[in-house]
Amino acid sequence: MNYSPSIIETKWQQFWSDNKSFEPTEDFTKPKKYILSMFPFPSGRLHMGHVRNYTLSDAFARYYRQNSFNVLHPIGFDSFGMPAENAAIKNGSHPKGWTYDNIDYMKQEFASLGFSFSKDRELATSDELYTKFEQGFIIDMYERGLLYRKKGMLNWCPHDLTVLANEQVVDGCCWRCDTPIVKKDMNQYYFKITQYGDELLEDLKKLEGGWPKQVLTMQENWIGKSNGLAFDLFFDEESKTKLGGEFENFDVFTTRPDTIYGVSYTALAPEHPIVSYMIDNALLNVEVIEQIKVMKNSSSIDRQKEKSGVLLGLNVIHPLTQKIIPVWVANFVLMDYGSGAVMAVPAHDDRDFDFAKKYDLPIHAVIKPLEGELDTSKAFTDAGVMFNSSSFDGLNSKEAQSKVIEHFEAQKLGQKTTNYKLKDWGVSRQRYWGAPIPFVHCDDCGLVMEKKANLPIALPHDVEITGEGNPLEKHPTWKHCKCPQCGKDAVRETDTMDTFVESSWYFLRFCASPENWENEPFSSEQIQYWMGVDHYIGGIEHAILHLLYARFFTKVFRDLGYINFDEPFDKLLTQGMVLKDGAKMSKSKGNTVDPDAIIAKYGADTARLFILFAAPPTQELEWNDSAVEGAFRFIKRFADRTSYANKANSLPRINHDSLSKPEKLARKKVYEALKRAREVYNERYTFNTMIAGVMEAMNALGDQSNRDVYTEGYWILSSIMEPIIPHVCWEISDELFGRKNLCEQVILDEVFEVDALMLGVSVNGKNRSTIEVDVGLSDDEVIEIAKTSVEKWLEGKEIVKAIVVQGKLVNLVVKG
RNA sequence: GCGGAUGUGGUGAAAUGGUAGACACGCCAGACUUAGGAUCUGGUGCCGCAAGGUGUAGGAGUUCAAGUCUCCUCAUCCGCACCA
Repeated sequence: MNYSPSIIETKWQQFWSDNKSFEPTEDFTKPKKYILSMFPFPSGRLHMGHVRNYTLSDAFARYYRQNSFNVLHPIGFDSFGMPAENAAIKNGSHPKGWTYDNIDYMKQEFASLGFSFSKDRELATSDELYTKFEQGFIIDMYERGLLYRKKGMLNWCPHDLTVLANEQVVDGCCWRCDTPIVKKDMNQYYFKITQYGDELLEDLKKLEGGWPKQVLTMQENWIGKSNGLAFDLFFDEESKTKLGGEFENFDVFTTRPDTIYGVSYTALAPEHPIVSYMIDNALLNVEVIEQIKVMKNSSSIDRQKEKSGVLLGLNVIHPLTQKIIPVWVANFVLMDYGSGAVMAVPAHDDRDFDFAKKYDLPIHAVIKPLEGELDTSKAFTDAGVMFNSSSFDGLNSKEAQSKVIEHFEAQKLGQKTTNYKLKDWGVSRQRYWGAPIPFVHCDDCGLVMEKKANLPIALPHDVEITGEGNPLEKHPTWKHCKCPQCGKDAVRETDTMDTFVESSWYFLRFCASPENWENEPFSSEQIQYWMGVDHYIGGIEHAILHLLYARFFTKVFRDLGYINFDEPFDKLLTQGMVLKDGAKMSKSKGNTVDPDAIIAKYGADTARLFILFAAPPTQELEWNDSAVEGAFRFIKRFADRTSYANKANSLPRINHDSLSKPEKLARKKVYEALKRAREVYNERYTFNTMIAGVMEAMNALGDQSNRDVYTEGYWILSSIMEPIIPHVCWEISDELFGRKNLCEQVILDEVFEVDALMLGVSVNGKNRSTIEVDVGLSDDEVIEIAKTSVEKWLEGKEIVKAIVVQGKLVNLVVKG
């Protein structure tokens, strides 16, 4: 066959499109596979990371289709988001036009790569229909108390008049206009993800085995559960008076209750309400206020550089010793963890130690090592034995923790507490190109939900995107509406949602039959059948946020009664990055490779083959132009050598015993490749070794000239390779076999039966020779043959032991 | 600092405790050719003419047998990072 990729690929892409070859059926009695790649943001063009991602999912999808599964392999576009607005600012384009133009282009790129996506289920999250149902869910969540509005400290650019995400703040300045950002207290909407913190943590266990360990650990750390003691520290009388009776005490949290007798000061976050009160009521002198302001306004990076603090002139009483303890404000205390206040034990905490050294504060050691002397030149943070701790002296510090907590609880001084690093998910963005948050502000009724019947609350088209301020806020009419409750004039919420909201439920939407898309987000019958996602494939960069949010939504939807399972993604495959010259491909480095150019030069099959062959999917993939050539040459050879095979309607019958050695070997290699392929799809995902197996089989086929063996080889190999290089395989299969071989293949055991075995012979574990022995010899007979092959190394030695590993090797253990 | 991963030829990599380097790229030699960035054949871890020796970051251990299991050290990468 003369290999001409552009002709073959166009032909079969047309065929697949005309025949709707990749639509799932609605027959829910069939076994199913839901294969999903993380959908892309429509940035304009595909990059190699996308190609890798979708080539992987396509391989799974095609494999399971061959094996008679009902396969759902959908694609969509995560199409809301800032880049559309940035493009608008830069080029004067409209975000919507820009987005949908990009989608059209990328769809055509998908087609040119031969990806077997279901076309009927394509969607973009910026479609109004998608927004409609999403806003419905938001209302449900609000009714359940899972969405709330509160003030929060946000990064604010005073020039662009907008909130910035943390990653948009570069060196404390706005990434676009370089204006120093300020912290601004603003009303924001939050999802109460912390309510699910424990379940999100616990259910990670259900994902073990299906998800990479690394991702599970990252999520575990992100949730950051820690157990400890929370208790109140009460002010002395003088301090209470100073605070005008407004505050009696504050709350602190510690994971080291065993160090309680070592407390020598306490510290509040600069944002702590007590501190704010003192500033507001002029209870601190000007210099102190100035220092606190500096702490508050410095970026989190600066705050980490050096510890600093200032005395408030307040004292609290130690709950157990009744000693007086000074209260500091310290920049290392974070307001958004625990209660924003800590007890400080410099002897046993690195941070407290650094701070105490800097301000020359007393250091009281209360834990000593189990063995050896206590080194007082630094904090001793390991477990040890308590001393200077009253009745707790001599206790092991680990066991003592629960004893101290019990004591606090018995005396009603404090209680056992669990804290999480996980914070509620702030979802409002002061942006245009996102899903509007469906609320209305009414002077009389307050914050009111929209009626579901009024959804979607769609974006206005006539907006001016300048990058300054919120275009919805500035729009002359959009925000004015009637209160859904009382009917009076009211104002719409102009914040839009974080785009992570859309990607938190798109995998459910794909389960819905397109016929019902208008009427409902999805039906429980469809969800029941298709979920969970059997293989979810995407970049490791989504290990935390997207995957955590999607898990959260799944649990919320379960509790809202929409679905009845806990976890959305059964198996997760995180692909490695695509590199060139050892670095991540990026425009700024100028080391990108354009998929379109590769397809134009070599065809889609070459791109797909190279990407799967060059490295296992989870590893980084180094782009290599000459290896791409190699992939192309393999396909060409694969196509050329079809001339050695016969046309056939079924597998040729071959009498294995009558074959020559090379013929037998070729059959064995072919069936080994088939075995390997099964393993790869089912458990290992190492497509590179699978392809290597096919190459070996090809090489072995070339070492013999039996046309029947060749035909059988092509019947099987073109079936195995179809998920990887579909166009050329369909062409081959069509020409030789009328496409009858693109189905499940049966492994013939007869080809693995051999009459002679090659065994390695080693002496004391060192490989010395190779022997060929007949099958069926006893171990003793094999050992005898092995001995004669390594006489040289046995001379003057005594054989102490001989180990025969069936079919592999003989190890002779000698002495002397 | 905490957590995770990785470390094998010139390169990408393979090896499910059992003959390390499969498969490919590159390179070398040869064949065919007006030509070759096509195709085919052979070779290719390192040292050595060879016999042979040696070799999976380094060190120890378990085992008849370790790239693989255990412990320590080093290096690189990733994530989180003053989380009390």
